[in-house]
Amino acid sequence: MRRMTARPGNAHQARLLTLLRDGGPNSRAQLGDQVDLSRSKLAVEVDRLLETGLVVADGLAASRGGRRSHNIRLNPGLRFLGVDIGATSVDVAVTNAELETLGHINQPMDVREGPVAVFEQVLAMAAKLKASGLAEGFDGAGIGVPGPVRFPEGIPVAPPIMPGWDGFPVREALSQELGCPVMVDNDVNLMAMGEQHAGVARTVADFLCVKIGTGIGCGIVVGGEVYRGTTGSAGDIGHIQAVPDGRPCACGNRGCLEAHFSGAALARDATEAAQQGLSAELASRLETNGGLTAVDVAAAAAAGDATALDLIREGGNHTGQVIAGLVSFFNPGLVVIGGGVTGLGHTLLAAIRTQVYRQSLPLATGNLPIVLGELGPAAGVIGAARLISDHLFSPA
Amino acid sequence: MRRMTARPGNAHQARLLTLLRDGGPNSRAQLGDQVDLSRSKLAVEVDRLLETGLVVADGLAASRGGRRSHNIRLNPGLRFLGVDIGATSVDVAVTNAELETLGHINQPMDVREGPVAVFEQVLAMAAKLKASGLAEGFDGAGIGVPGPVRFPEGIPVAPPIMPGWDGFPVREALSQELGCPVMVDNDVNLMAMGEQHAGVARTVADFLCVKIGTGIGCGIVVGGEVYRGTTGSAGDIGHIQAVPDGRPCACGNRGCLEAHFSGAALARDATEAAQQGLSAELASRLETNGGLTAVDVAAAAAAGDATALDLIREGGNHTGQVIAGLVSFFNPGLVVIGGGVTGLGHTLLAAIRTQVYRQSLPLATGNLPIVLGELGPAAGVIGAARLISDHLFSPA
DNA sequence: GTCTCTTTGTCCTGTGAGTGGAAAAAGTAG
DNA sequence: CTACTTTTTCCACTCACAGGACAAAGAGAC
Repeated sequence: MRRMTARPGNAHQARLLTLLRDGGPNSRAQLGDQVDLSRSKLAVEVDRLLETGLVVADGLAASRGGRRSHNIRLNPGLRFLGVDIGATSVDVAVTNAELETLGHINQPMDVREGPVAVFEQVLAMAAKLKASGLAEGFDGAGIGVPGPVRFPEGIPVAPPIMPGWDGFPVREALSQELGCPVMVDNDVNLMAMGEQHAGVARTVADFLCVKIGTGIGCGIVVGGEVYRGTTGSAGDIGHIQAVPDGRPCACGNRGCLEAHFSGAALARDATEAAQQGLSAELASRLETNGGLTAVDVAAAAAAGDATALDLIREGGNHTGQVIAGLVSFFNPGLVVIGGGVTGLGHTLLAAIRTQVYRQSLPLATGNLPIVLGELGPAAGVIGAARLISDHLFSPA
Repeated sequence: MRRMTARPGNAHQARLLTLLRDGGPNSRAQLGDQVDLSRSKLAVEVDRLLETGLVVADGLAASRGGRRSHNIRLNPGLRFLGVDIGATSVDVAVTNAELETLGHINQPMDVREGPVAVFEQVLAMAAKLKASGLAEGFDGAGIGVPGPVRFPEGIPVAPPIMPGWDGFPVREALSQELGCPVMVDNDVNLMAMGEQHAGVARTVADFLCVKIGTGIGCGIVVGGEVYRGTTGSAGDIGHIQAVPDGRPCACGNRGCLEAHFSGAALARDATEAAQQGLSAELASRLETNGGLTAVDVAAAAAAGDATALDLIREGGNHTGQVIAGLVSFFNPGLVVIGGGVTGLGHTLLAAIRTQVYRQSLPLATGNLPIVLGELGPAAGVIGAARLISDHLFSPA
């Protein structure tokens, strides 16, 4: 199939496309119920969309008591690529235009190997997905990277954990390689968009999405739109001070949240505890694997290990402390906790909740759910697909 | 003059009104340069605005090298009332439709006396401004109150320092009394709007406006619009923990920012210091006035009193600490410091700057001005006028 | 099966908003 | 006084759109 290059010609068409994306196949009549257009106008716009090939006819719909209507749907051949580059692994997924995941693969990888090496791997993974028959090509791709991004240009700026990526024209380069439009954003923002599109945040306009992975970040959604800040570094909460005169952090300060709780910090603390003989469980895992990660801590905690539980609880307290401040400031309608460390699950969540509900004022917390993300590792790639579809489904 | 009741009939008219508000009198041709409308269309919309009386002809403009054009301006008889209710005083001002302050009075008053008593005083002050010939009536009023507000209805919700105001229909009641449309908002949000309209934040889309008065609050502006949060309590940073296990706060927690630094806390600390004989300057002021306020501390600091300077510096450190966290989170393009305590001036500002620049990451602080508000006590009332004009100048 | 009613889809015309050219009006510069 | 600008008004033409009329297609009653 020839790749689609068309874009909606006006706001009406854009609206119809998003309705079809979020609501699946629809009859013309059903579409008419959802938009405020005359039948004639609607027919014209739908015809134009059919001409572009973005949308295709799809048989007859069930009768609603009279003549059956012809269904309309987004071209089922459209394919979006969602890429979520984490600090230590990459997720790549293919979706259709309705953002349903058709295939998803994950591979370990160190982002510090630099953009060239990483892209090579990403392209190989994309090729693998293609080879398995899920796609013949891509109509657009969304890329998440673990650091701040100058959004309009799709270029990482001063990313602390991605040496060698600073200023690299990710959008430009991948657009060349993939031969399709590309949008780049911070991985945390994409997770937020994912949870908003298909997860727990579907109905909330203002919410926070805290991602605890190798580092800690926070996606901010205001009025349904991701807020990125003046220089694209909004949500960078890992270096907020959680403990006065606390642990030294890579950033040069002391007591940063990230220095006290994150995938990396947790691994370090667990190793230390194991070496000091505080936990037999952790020590045995250390010996078996030759090293500990957050996953080991999660497993130990699940097995009832007191030391592991303590580590999680303490980290949750620090995180909750910081989130409490953000809740007072931002007054969100929902807080989503996600990221690789969600395996820590309810122990972590309970600690965070305790802190937030205790420290923030009732007006802000009164009706504030604090929940785990619903999509797990899929959130990032779904958000990435959503990012590029938002771009392509907006008037040129 | 009969009060205006008209509203713009469409977005074009609304746009023209704001251009005239922010740019003063303009010729049709100049307006045409700023909006994307054909001459004919522009003429039609201008004529309609003239019909409503919101806009009047205003003689001939200077020639730009050809025929002189007829000037158009907002009706010079329009009057807005800006009311800023603080914890301990009230500001009331009259502006014209271009939001120029025509008269401004301030009176001490305790907000805890309740809405009825306060409104009596506000109405008296408004009457005084009328009596001095500045206005024959008001076309709209903006009201700022020191606590969270359910914005659409204009009703305070659970305001900590305003017992008796919870649920009081401020908008409704004042609209009745004044006989004009009224909008109500948090005083901090209005200060932010004031600085945005006529102060230091004119060109910035995303900024924070920290008001240090009897309490501490923060106005949040996202994309040029005030962000109020899910329940209207966004920016309530006074109860963010600044000192672990610090001073007990009225809210029931310990170590809240407001417990360590605010007008009230400063007065208390200064009194304590004076009584302990730490500062002759403060002690003498205590004796003279029978009590100390933030103003006394400011004066003592200006006179070089070391204890006063220390108090300010320490407070600034705590405030800066909290702001540093907000800067990391929000990545604003500007931070404005304002409120009654601005008399503390550059000592305070220096302490805040030091903390923020040290604690937040360079990407967020690199190009981040932290400045004092430009409008002082006028910010609130100008913001209030701006609030109601935004409301009245938007399509009905 | 047949008849009637409902829903959907298409066609078509009237309307009204808006564009842009042309010319008139009002100045400036020399 | 003349030539050139800028502003404003006027007007005819275009074009998008709404909404009625009608045809197509099915459901349900009898």
